[in-house]
Amino acid sequence: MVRVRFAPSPTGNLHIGGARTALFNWMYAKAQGGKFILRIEDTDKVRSKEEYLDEILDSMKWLGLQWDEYYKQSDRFDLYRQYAQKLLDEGKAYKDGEAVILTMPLKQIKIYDLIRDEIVVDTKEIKDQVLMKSDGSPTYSFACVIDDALMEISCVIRGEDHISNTPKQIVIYEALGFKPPKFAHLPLILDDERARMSKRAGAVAVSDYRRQGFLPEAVVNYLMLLGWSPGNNQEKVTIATAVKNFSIKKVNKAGAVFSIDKLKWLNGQYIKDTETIKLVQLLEPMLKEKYPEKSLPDGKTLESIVHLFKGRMATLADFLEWTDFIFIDNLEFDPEAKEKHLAQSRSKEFSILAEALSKTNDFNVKSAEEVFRQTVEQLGITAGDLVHPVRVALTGRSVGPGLFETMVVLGKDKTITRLRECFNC
RNA sequence: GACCCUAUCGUCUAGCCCGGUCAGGACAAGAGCUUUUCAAGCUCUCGGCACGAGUUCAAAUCUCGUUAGGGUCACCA
Repeated sequence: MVRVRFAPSPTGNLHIGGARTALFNWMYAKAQGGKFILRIEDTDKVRSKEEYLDEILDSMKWLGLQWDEYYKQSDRFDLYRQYAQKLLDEGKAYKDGEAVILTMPLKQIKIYDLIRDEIVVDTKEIKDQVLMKSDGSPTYSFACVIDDALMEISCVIRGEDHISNTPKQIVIYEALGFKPPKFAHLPLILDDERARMSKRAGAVAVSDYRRQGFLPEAVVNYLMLLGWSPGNNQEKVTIATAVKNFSIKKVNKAGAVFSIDKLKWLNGQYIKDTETIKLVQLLEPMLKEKYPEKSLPDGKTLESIVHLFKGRMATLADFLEWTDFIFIDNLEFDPEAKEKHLAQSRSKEFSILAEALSKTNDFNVKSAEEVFRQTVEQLGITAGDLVHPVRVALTGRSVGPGLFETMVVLGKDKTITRLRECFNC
């Protein structure tokens, strides 16, 4: 029976690297019809926080990494104490004050690693290991070994930073009379400096990416591609397909630099392929949060707005940023856009256009364009001459979707008002 | 410093196990098409087997070494 576990410590938010470790464990379990266990390693009473636990659980669910069994090490302290006593009784460990320390036997330890093959370490490089701290709590390695053994974990899949813990833990397995599991040490996720990803490199918590408007499918997809590939040149891979093709032996050995650009691109792909209605559901609460005072447009209107921006946004946050002109009353102009397109007064053109638009009965993309083109012709200027100033007048920006779609989404009244008020006429 | 891990375009990677395809794809970058702008989309371009030996008719692929990067050396996990 394949049994794997993800064992986060609630001393911080779920890190993007931790999420990938969880994902690989999850995929490995699913690929082999095994069980995925979530074990909270909260033996450090001082640093563990309830809020971090909640955040980790939330992020796991958001990513879709449902677990089959759940344990908390803080519930199991008696167990660790019993095993410590056993080692004491057998003379394999000794006491130093209240602490229990394992005597390191001199020997060669062989780790069988599914990704790196055999790793051999001589225990002469390792000091005696503390098993129980003076305060009565177990050390990481001790609790980890007992739990992995008792929970019958068949393969420990974790980050490369644990390689040097592994021989120490194998010694503990042997002292306890347990059979060590298989191991698989994943390469680390690196920052731009090729060092292990840390907070100064930007967003590092899964919840940060969630807040920034990344879709869980895209995050999962991106993460699985760091150190693994389905091998068919595909970039957009659903988790179901990945599970079908997954093999831990095909995981890379070298660290992988995290690329926010590629994540954004992938996220954009997912957004494009997501049904508009679904996006509206995701965006609505975000809009409510951003504009608590406003009443949002009805579903149909919202849908047309989302539809208009769907193909161009990389994150949901982009939508919020780009559509502010629809929701705010006092437009803020991008200084550069204003300088470029509104430096010269267009009050005559704008008022003529506003007047013409006001006469349209059915204000839609087609009619707006017709009116616009007639006005331009009447004024003897080119469409381009007026398009850009009008866009800036309506949205505050020089870039955006098609002008006529933008007008319709803004609504007839606001379009006309903004044209008229632009130069205070 | 000691020990351990690693090394294909700027980045993520396919190929490596079972030597012989112009070393393939994606992101980024550059160019073009399209367009009222930007983005998207499509087409094209740029760009890589860290280095040195060895084995072999033949090495990205096997072996050794060098160099470089990373990780770990806690009564933190």
